Amino acid sequence: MNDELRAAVTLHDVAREAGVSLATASRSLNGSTRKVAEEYRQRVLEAAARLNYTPNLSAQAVARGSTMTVALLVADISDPYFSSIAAGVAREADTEGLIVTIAMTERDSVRELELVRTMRGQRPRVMILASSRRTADPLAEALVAELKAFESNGGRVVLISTNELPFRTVLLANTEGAADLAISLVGIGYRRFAVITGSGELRTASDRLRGFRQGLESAGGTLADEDVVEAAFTRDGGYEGMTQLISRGIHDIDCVFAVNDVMAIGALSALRDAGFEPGVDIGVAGFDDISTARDVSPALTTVAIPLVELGRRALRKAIGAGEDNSLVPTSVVVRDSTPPRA
Amino acid sequence: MNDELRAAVTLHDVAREAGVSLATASRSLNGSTRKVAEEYRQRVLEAAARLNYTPNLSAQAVARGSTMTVALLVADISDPYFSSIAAGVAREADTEGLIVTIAMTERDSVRELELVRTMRGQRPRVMILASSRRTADPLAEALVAELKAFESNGGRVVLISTNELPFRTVLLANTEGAADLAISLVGIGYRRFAVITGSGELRTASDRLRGFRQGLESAGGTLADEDVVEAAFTRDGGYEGMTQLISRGIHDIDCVFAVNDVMAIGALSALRDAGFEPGVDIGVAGFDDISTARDVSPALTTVAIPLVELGRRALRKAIGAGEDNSLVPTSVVVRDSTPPRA
DNA sequence: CTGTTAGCGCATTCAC
DNA sequence: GTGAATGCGCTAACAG
Repeated sequence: MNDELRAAVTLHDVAREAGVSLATASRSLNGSTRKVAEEYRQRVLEAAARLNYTPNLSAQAVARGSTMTVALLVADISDPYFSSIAAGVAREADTEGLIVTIAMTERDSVRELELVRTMRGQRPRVMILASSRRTADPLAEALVAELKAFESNGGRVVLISTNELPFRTVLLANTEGAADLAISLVGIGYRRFAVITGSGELRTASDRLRGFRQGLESAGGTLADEDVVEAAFTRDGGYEGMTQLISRGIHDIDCVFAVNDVMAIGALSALRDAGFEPGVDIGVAGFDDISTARDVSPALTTVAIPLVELGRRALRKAIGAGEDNSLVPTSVVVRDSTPPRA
Repeated sequence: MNDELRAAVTLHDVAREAGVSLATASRSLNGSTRKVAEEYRQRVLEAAARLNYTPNLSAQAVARGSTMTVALLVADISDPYFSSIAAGVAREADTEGLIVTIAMTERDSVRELELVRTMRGQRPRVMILASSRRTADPLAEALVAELKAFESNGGRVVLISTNELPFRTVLLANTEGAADLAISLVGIGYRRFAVITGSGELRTASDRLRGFRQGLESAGGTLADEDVVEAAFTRDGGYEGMTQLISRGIHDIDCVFAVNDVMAIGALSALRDAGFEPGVDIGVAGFDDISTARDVSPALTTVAIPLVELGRRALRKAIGAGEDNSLVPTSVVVRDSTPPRA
């Protein structure tokens, strides 16, 4: 084996090496259910191994008219919420022999649309969009058109989270989960709440806020309009939101709910930096149950979502297996950031 | 636009719609530097837009003999260390118009080897391995062979972390960083240390341990052999390692160094669960500076690595730009988990 | 500058 | 059961 640059070994090479035709080589290596004599088959397999042959997936895709890839669109892969989902997608893809390509929207609708187009060029079997949906997105129509075009060419699209768009969706019980959380918090003694939410246009954020409000109403907690602040859907957003809340005065607030865990964790830090002791001076709760939620201190009360499972389920739903359209259940996890309050 | 299943629109369709030849259509849309009359060009572009044409990337790849994809191999994408690197790779890839495919080794050498073979089938332009290298890996030879074969076909491979293997590498100053950390810790008053490390076969783990030992020697700290425990390279591993340390007795230990942040965070939780107050009863330090390091409480002292930058640099190194072979610098960040000690 | 033609690597029809 | 031939969608010579 020399080090010179040389073309990759092709099926043609394998066929020649094995002394059989191209067709036989193809059938032996990838082809449909065994229709080739065992002896030839062996010869081909050995030749392929000897030559260290790997089928050219692009060529297979062109010839077959379909690929083995699944395209995953996330807002930001370094966000634990998305990386956990990605892990689920990747694991499930692996069991199906699928390859996953990933792209980041950076929470930009324009980018998202462009990326969907690009991914469409890959002709993936399925496209999974985990990036956050927005209400009133002027580009939504174009996105739907793009996605529909993809589907009409035989592709499958699956959305994760909210059913804003007319596609298969792994539906998260955002509203219900937030309501449950509110009820639990009131149940352990909290009364006056504040909320750090994301942009009102973010469907996930507004659903959770709405659910939280509903839960509060039914359980008897209060949330004043001025105690709801909007911030970026990130750790820093949570930090800033909390800072804003503090500067407005939080003396009469029992507990603050950040609509996702990374924001809640940012809020925790903001509280501490401002001299408050979260969990003691004031309760803090989040949503998602990312893996670090239990490791921050105080451990974060939150609404657990099976994130990895979410990814698996999205892929399963795409390829047909698992046709359940049920909501993915969430469950409230009370930890030390909201100790029972007298 | 009806909803029936129909083949995707091809370049052929566009050409016909525009009333030009296939070649002209190709040149107008993707071809090399403009050599087509502006009028035709416009006609083609309009036709493409009208038909919502997206070039079939697989077909392009076959025809051109090269793809636009970069394959990324990580141990576990849900681990913040890897997801940050992945974000860097993805961002840099985006600026280059490259598509990234991702696969998880789950820290299994056998899987890793298989995955490299599979990825080779994609004929990616570059392959980036961020999954942890092991010393004395019996499969290392096969892996190198596979990677070399890939290179000899014109592919680029870049490793991240340690230069165990004969390929381009984004080298991390693991040893130096750990030594610096040790020196800093001794400098602020810590003397007797314990270490939670990964498998001795993990190059990253052993390098950091060795560096830490060196730093301690030069600065005058002590680390008894029995105070070094091995555990899984994960959050849970850190938790277990710390638990083990505690059961052996840590009364005379000042500070424990976990060789990465996720382990350190697990250690923090283990300490707390055992009734210790980290940062007060005992110092804790990690390595990596993952984003949650500053948000745990007490905030984690660690060795900062520019993780996202690592990913970007890996890709840049692969495609030629940025030929610097320098170590990626690390820097000690002292936080509240190791307050100055009288 | 344009169109015709020949591949790219592979799967698959069709004869044998 | 096997091999020769055709075509997948596209690019890149090659002639005009």
